[in-house]
Amino acid sequence: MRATNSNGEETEKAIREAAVRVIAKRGFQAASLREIAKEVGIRAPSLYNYIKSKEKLLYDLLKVPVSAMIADYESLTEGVTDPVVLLQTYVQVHLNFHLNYRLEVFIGNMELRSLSPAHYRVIAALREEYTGLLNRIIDDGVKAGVFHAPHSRVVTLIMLGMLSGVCNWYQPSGAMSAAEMMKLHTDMAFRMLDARSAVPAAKAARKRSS
Amino acid sequence: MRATNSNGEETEKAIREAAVRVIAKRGFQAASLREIAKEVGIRAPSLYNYIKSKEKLLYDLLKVPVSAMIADYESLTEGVTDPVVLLQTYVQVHLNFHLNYRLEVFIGNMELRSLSPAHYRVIAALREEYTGLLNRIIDDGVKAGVFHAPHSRVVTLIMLGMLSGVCNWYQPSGAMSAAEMMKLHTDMAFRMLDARSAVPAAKAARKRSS
Amino acid sequence: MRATNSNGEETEKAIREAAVRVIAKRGFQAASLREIAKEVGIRAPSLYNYIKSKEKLLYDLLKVPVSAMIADYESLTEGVTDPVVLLQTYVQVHLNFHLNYRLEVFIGNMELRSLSPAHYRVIAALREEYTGLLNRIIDDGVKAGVFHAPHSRVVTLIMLGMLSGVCNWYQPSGAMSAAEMMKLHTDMAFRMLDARSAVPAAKAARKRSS
Amino acid sequence: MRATNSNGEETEKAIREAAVRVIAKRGFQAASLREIAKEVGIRAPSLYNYIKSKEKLLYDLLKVPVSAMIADYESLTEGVTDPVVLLQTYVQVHLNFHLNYRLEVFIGNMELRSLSPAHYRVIAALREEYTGLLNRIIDDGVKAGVFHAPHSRVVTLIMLGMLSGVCNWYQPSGAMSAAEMMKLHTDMAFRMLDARSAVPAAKAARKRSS
DNA sequence: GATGAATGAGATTTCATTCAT
DNA sequence: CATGAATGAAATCTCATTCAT
Repeated sequence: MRATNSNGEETEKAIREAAVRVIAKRGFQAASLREIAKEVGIRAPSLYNYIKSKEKLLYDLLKVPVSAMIADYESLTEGVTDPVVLLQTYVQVHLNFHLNYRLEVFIGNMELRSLSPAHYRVIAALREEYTGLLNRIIDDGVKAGVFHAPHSRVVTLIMLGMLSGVCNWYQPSGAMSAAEMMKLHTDMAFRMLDARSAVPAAKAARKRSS
Repeated sequence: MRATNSNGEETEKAIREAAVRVIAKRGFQAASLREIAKEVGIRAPSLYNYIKSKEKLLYDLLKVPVSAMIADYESLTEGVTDPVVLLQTYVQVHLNFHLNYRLEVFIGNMELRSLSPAHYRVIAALREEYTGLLNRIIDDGVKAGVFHAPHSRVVTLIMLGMLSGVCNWYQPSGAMSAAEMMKLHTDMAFRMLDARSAVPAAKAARKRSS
Repeated sequence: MRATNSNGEETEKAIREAAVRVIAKRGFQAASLREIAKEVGIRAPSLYNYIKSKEKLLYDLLKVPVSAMIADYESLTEGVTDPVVLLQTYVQVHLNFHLNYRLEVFIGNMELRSLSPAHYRVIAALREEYTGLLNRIIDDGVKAGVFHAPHSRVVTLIMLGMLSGVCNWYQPSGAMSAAEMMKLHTDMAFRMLDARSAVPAAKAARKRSS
Repeated sequence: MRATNSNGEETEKAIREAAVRVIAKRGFQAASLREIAKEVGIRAPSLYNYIKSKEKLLYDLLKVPVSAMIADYESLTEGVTDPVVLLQTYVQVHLNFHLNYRLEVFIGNMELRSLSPAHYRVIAALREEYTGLLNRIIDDGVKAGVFHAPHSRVVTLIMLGMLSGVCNWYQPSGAMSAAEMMKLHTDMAFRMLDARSAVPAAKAARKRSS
């Protein structure tokens, strides 16, 4: 039952998609509103019917992926306590976003500095929260004896580096499927924690069938 | 032993250092020559006694670290064929640069797109060469049975992500020393290749004492 | 019937007129967009709502007069073959522009070198075409025995020099009327071709009354 | 008996020649001291050992040709009163300079506006003096009945246009020799004054042999 | 006599943004 | 909702010129 104003909504979506493409290609500072508008098929001043400012547009773009990853992870792990399953889920959520929203994530890693101080604090806090989720998984796993990692905070950061690099080079048209990518990254995560015996695939299967 | 307080070589070095700082802080596009000049203590037009253009300055800055990493690795591994030692050396060189030239490396990962097409090709080729070095190490190790990795190309890229993330967050003033960082990353690399029995430290020691 | 006092077309015309004045006064390189904008009553960046670049502005300014002179001459001489009438028409068209569009023509003679290579080729070709028109008139007149000139190409160039100098010094407020100027230049042209008996005025009158 | 300081004199001459070339090619404003210095083989600041300023350099360059033309004409016509011979001499001097010092003259016609007001007045006065010489020749010839021209002032300017255009297109490598150019321009000048019976060549020969 | 270093002035141009229509 | 017109701010870069060496 969409009314005639669906046009406006479509335009708003088109603007965000164009903004992601252009900012990913040029960087936030070098991305001009004119170019974004051109991709949408309107003139630059018309953007202001949809956005408040260029910086606010960036803020909105950056807020979505990290918020969504946190939400996805939390909804998928409600009541779950097994560190092995939690890690597997974390990687799954992370990879899902880094493959399917590659450019959004890419921007999120690059353009934090272009935010206003106030907006920066919000996004940085969300990212820290997201990092903390993995840190806790690792801590719990180490305590439980299934993971082996000294300096869990640093290992968390290193693992996030490992899990995030994909947004710099992945091409959906490449040789490896998304499923394979997810499997490979999951294996690497468990290897980094020396969690061989965890047999994550089996556990995950068990959980799903329950 | 010039009497004046303006020395061309010193100024040139100061410009490069200031450029690295400012570009790392703001991004290349947002880094203004005025700000760089101000950090050096001169006026913006004076920069042109030392640089040909802003883009050429970036090119020069980006060329150094990747070239140096390649050169360091190659000089350290002359005649070496053991994949375990080679990997250890690679990680050592990589971390050395990512810790000691953190900002330079950071820029190198971010600002490729700001290069002119011709300069981009040069840097991209160097980076591909550097990636290829790790890829070959892994291939050889897999063939020799000491490493276990399917899809060595993808594992190479994932591992480089793991090894490079450090330039996003490392602070020399942090709790962990550079030596510890190097050790930890080396361990992680070997774990990712499931090379437990490699005992790299021992092997490296053996080589050095030969 | 717009209510605002800013009308795009008027502004565009004002810009071109101001540009002609300022460029004629200072030369293209020394003419700053700021000064042109000031004459129009806007700020320099606003010029870019109307022009693509300073060089393109010059190109547009230079293209008009020579194109118009060619078009005028051709439309006035359709079907005419008498060299005497043709020459008279050529001088008439030429003087008309050199008196009424003195500054435009002046710029056209001075600033060819400030064009980009591609634009230079276009204008140079038009000017050569315009020169060729006079050359052909002289050639035909010599063949017909009414003009006497050795080396018609060189005489063509010398005559164009004679006919064009006026844009360097003519002032509409001067003692001599435009009609007198035209008559004088026509006489001089016929004298240069030793075409005394041609009685051009009579011939022209005859043609018009036909 | 040139001493070792001939080097300095040579440099000064080289600077003037380079300046003429570069200014003729680019226009005064667009001609940079750097480019002039480069043609000489020195750096731009070294020019200031030879010139006072860029504008003064232009002034010196512009003063030479018109002064020399006046001087040449006056020394060649001392005691001469025959308007036919005087005109012939004027054209000869004029063409001599316009062919042999083509670029200098070209600059002189173009760059008056780039002079400071004070310098402009000096050069403009010289040019007016030079124009006056021709004007007087024509006046005297008309009075004597050998020339026929109404409005001698305007005819003077038109004739100077005719005689000067050559510096816009003449190439020494062209098909026509300097002597032929001079003859052709002389003929055109006499034709413009309807001075057929003047038989200038004969008169000139007579004068020389006297 | 020559120059490396420096600079103030100023050029063209891009950009995010505003506002009246 | 869209945009033509306008603009202040600011960017990179060139230039003539000065000065100490």
